[in-house]
Amino acid sequence: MKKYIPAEIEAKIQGKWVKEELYKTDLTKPKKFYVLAEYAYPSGNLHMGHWFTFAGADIYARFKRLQGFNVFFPNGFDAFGLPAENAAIKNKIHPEDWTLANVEKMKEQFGTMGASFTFDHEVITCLPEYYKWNQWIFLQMLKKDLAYQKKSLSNWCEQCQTVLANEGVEAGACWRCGTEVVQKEVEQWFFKITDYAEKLLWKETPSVDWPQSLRDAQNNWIGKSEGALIKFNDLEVFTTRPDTIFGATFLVLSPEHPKLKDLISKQQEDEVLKYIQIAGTKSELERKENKEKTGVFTGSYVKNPLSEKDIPVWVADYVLTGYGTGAIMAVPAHDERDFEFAKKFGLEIVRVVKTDEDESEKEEKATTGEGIMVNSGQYNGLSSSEAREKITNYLVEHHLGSIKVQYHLHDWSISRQRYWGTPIPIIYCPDCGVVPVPEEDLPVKLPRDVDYTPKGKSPLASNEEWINVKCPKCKGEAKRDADTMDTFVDSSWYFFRYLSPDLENKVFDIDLAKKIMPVNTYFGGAEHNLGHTLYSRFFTKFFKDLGLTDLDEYAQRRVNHGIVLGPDGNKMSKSKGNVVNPDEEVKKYGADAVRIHVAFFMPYEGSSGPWISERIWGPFRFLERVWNLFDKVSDIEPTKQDLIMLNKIVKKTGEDIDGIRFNTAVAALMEWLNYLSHKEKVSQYEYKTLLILLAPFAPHITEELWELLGQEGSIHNQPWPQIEEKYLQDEKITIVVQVDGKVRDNLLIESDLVNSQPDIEKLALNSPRVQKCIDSVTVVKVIYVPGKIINLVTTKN
RNA sequence: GCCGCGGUGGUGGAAUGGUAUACACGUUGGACUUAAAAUCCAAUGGCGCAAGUCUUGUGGGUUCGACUCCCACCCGCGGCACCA
Repeated sequence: MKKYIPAEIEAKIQGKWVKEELYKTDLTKPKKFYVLAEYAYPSGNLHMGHWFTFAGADIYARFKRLQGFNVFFPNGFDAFGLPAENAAIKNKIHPEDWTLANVEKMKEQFGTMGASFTFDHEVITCLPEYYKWNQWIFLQMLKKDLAYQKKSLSNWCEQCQTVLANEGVEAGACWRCGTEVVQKEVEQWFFKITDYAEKLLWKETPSVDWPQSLRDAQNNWIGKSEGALIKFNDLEVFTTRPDTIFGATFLVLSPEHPKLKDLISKQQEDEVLKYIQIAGTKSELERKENKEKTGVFTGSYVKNPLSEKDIPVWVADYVLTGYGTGAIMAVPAHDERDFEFAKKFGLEIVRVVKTDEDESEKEEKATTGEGIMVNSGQYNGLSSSEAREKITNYLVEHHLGSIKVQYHLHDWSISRQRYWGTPIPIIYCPDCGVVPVPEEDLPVKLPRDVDYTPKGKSPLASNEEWINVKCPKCKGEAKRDADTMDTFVDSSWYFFRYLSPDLENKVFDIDLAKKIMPVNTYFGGAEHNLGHTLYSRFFTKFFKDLGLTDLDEYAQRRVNHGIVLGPDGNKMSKSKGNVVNPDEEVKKYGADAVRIHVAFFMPYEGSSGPWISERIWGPFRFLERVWNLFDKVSDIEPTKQDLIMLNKIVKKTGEDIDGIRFNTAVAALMEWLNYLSHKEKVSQYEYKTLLILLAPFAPHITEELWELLGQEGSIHNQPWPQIEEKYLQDEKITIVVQVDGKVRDNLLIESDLVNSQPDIEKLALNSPRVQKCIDSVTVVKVIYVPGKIINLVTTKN
């Protein structure tokens, strides 16, 4: 046998696959299985993260194919976005040219992974064939009142010169460039995702298999809380604790509250206006960092509808404009923030709930738990939950309030003041107002010729020919919307478009989607827990309401893969200089060894671990030994013991790949190789089976060896080996003997003795090592777990 | 602060309540070699010559038996956070 040199075989094998169109998709065949990996942004550089995602998904897809499924494993590109503009400005190349060149470059890089996806259903989101349908979806949203325009304070990144969605703000900074986010008043388009808040909430036992951590994070983000709206004169507040209303000793408005100006007394005017002004100049980050309470009395009072006391109205920036009504009833005895505020400004504190923790702590802090009502008129003596219900009912009956479900989730702002994205299909006419572009005029094509250097205004406005149009209604002079859509719009439905990327008259093929959707398994990163995966769930539910699909969820199972860290254990980053380039790893060790390392070096799902390049010698040596084992293959029959081993490994490998436990699947294969290596000769049957089990992980070497064995066709079209039940039972079984729970001996027994406890007991008691232990004590109890363990429980004489 | 995940050899990591440390990396010794690399064989949690004994973040509990279940705590990672 020649030497194992990956470089010599991998390119050859990859060429063969392409030539034979081994992974070409045929969606008409039965037994579909849709494997999806988050499509990549075409940066021009395939990094370790891409490699990790796609190698993992590919191992799984190849396994499913061997199991006989008609696997659909498409790939494409998330091709709109800011980096194209930045690169274009820097390199003086048009974003379109830069992007499309990168797409080609990355396809080549993807090729060296030896992955089994094809681009024959490819989606490239920057092409009009695709973004036309973003625009169409926008128009459907508009029709259903789910798209609306609002001038509002928005998250603004100075660096990127654009608005960011709430999900795009990380710790007060831009997710893309890390610049501090400021609030800026901008006219924006929004998708009303809040209408779907309830539907987007995960139930305790969901119908699909998505990670707990993701579901919790999304539910948290949606942030449902049930409470009441209560009127104090004509000021409305939201509270989750109407039971504590007798303890509401003042009201607090946010500095931006619309009714604030009407409440300011002459006396307080200067102070309040100054406060509002200062609050307005504080950035979001400053407000959040400085948690010291500040505020001013407005000079007005309102009546507490239940206690009927007049209580003062204050303004303070600890009350947020964007949540509830932007005004609160302050209950200092039972809310920590209100308590802190009342202490600082000497406001009245009235306890209305007596809790367990009360006695020792009553003066020092607020008590937020449930308890028994006091100081609450006719509600005294009730439990706080009873009082909550009764007081709410009272308020509703007397038109003083209403039941309210409040969500933390905000509507999704989709306007971006940038060039490289989907134009928003809206026209502004001086006479007709906001006019949607008629569907038959789609797509609104993105013009090539614009000034896309950032100036704080939308670059599209710089192209006179494009921006000026005739109004579709009155045919008068009008202007287009110059903003483009958030690229998360693109990625919210690309998996539907994969089915029929060339379809011209429909957003996607509805009948085909019935057959192929949902995605069976979706591989991606946990960084999309709150963005992409939430938006795409929203789109799916919207599509359902449009009658395009009957699915509630688009993916049956979601796998959040782990994170590959640099060799120093830190996140890979250019600035830390710890970036590992997968191309170089492939050159050094071969794609197969790198794939096995990906599968083996840590649990694939949910973990994180450092990539230590030298350790790939392990997987490499493993493959080399598989290669060299070829010389031991002979025309012999496997023994029964061989078959027992084989069946055990087939079972383990299959179950582990199915459960995305790639590391233990590889370990099982290594274990088996060790077993086979110790033999003089290895049967064809064992070797062929080993190659098939290994094929999802190391597709090249197994294909080559399959050919060298003189086998017909590709190994990747073989059936996954069937398990023979009769070989799963060993002839001899080891029973562990314990005395008082401590291991003292092993018994090797014939398997037919397994259920005969007296025999095993006798054997155990006969063991010299056991006898030594029970010499001076009495065995009072024997526990026997068939096939596993026998435990002798003793007592001192 | 709240939510989620985790803490096991020198390292990455295995273990349906039933032999803790599979598999791999590393290390050490040996074979081969003029030599080195590569390869192959062996050893490898701690203490002990050994019989043994101790060991899964800490402390309790349940159990014949706990890495696994329960309670309290400590530490790390990720997310959210003045959300009323």
